[in-house]
Amino acid sequence: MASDDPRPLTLRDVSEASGVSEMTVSRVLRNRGDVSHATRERVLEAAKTLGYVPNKIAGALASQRVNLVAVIIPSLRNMVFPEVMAGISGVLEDTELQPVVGVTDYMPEKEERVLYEMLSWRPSGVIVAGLEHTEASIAMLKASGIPVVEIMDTDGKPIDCAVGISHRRAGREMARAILKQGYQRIGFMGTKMPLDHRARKRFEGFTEALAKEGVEIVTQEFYSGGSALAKGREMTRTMLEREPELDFLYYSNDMIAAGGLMELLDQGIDIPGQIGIAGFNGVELLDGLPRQVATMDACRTEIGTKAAQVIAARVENPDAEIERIMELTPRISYGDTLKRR
Amino acid sequence: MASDDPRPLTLRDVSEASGVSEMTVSRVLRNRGDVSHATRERVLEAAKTLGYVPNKIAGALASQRVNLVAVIIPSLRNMVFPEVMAGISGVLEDTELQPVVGVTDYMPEKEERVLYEMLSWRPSGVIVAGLEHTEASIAMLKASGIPVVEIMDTDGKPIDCAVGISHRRAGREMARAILKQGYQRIGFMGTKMPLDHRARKRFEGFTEALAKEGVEIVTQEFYSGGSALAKGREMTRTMLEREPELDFLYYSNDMIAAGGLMELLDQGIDIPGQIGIAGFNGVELLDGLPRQVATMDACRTEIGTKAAQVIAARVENPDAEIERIMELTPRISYGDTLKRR
DNA sequence: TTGAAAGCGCTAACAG
DNA sequence: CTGTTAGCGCTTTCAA
Repeated sequence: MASDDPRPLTLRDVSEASGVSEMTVSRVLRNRGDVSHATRERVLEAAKTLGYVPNKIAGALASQRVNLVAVIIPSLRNMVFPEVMAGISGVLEDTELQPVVGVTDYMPEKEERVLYEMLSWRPSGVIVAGLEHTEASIAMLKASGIPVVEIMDTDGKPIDCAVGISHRRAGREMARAILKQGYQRIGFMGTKMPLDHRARKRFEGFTEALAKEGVEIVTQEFYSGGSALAKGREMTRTMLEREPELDFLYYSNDMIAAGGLMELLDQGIDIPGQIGIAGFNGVELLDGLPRQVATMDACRTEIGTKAAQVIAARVENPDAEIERIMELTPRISYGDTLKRR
Repeated sequence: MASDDPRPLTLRDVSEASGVSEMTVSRVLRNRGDVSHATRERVLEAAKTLGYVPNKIAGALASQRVNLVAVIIPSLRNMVFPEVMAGISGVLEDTELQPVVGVTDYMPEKEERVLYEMLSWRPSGVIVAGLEHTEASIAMLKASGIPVVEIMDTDGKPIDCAVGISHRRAGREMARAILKQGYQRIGFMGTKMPLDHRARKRFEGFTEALAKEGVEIVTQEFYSGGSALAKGREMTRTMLEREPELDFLYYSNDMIAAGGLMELLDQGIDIPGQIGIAGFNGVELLDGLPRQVATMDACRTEIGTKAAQVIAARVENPDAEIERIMELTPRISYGDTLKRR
């Protein structure tokens, strides 16, 4: 609370205070059409002293334009998504568009609800993580008639268009890199994946590429919830007790890989001589660790940037041709934990 | 893109498809007022098959109610804020209200812009980080006539009400705890603080409490940007080269403290015997480190929860009495790096 | 360069 | 229980 006047200011108030028609006030406030310098100043003055804040609800209804872009992601706690957001915001800041975030917690039904909620504000575009959605979600997106960019993943069929990396390929490439260094007895650790399709696809690609060389994962371990660092530690300990012969540990994300690194160092294990490790994501956060953990860049910021550019371009020119799948190329960073000397 | 029909569906379409008046359709879709079971079913059926998504823009304009809560925070990359968000979302999910996030990047002018932008959607309430705002921002918030909760900090005068902790007191308490363990030659590391008022207040409280015991910080170091872990490491190294006699390092956040820990361990320094360390925030993330770093809980989730509850309560009952300042109590966690045995 | 009229799609308020 | 009427605050369109 604050002001005693319960009624927010309207264009009419500014109109009356400045002695200029509502229409002209509207023009001034939106920088549209020609308005004489004098009138312009008078309006601006009045708006400022009154403290007028335009009502976008009314504006949007009248103009049938809403400069919002719905961005729907699984979580904000996973460092990946704030970085994607940063990419998106960076681009949209130079346009009229504004991102609005919705979080799904990796739950398809929640995604559906959030989507419904956001679409009911009639945004100019949608950026949504992943290619897997409920039927209803897909139907809504199709019916919305606005540009839809599915991000992060390109292994599948986009509703409209997609910007991301192939996680299957990422898994395969990591597998090849590991084998190439001569590692053979490989363990895998990751999240419980029923709903994290990208982690699942990486895993599939990984095992597939191993299989091609006649190698099978020796053992695996999954977690959910808790501190990723601590979980990485625990799982690593458990796994090594069970399978002391392991010579490589592949982690589905960098945080658990960091935990694993801690555990291995504690145990005095030679990295990468006795055991090599690798994670996924390329999070900058890990830079200060005792070893630079091998990882693979997920192109997070770039995905955000590209997705936002696509939306902005389509809003500008709805009839432009569209590229259905934009696949970026993640790079392996070998760090100090994958290269056997 | 998707559908060929450029015109989104309206209530009228559902009305026609179901043979029920727009008004009744509206009632069904909002679960308001009594509608016979039969009509209800017919409407729902029609809405579903058509794939109707209500237009909240129009709804909000007509009803003069917007179930949005603007949440304005400095950054999403600082783990603290996603956790606050989680607290907020948790509470708002049980209400009609929905959080909408705006990010300021710690810049007052950007905060002003974001605020203006968000207020123009006429939200039902505002949750904004910090007590320091531009004059214009304060004026806007006061004039908005909606509940405003300033979060994270209670050292100052809230516009409407505040939920947070006293960072000054937090700094003081950490100083006392450190002195009590017999540490005397203390170094400080943190972000460059011109715009991070909470870090600044902690620092002030810290030095103040030291001063009261006749102790002064031996040396200090500030950083900005980059990987916090790596920066913590670097600064620690630099600082120890400069002042080898230090016996305690106080870091303004847990990530740089973790980096410092890495460096100290690397150097084979006895923690907490030779040098003790402490950070701030209580981020769960650190659980798997080789030592549990001493820290102080910033009550992040709780702040989010409480702030959302306040907004929800005020939206329910605008005339309820308000508690201006809700100060939570952070607890020191000693971990393994502050207790001298 | 300015103004007047007519809605945007929905809901409050009131009748029936 | 259902329908009718009259806007919400702004912008589009057209006229002056």
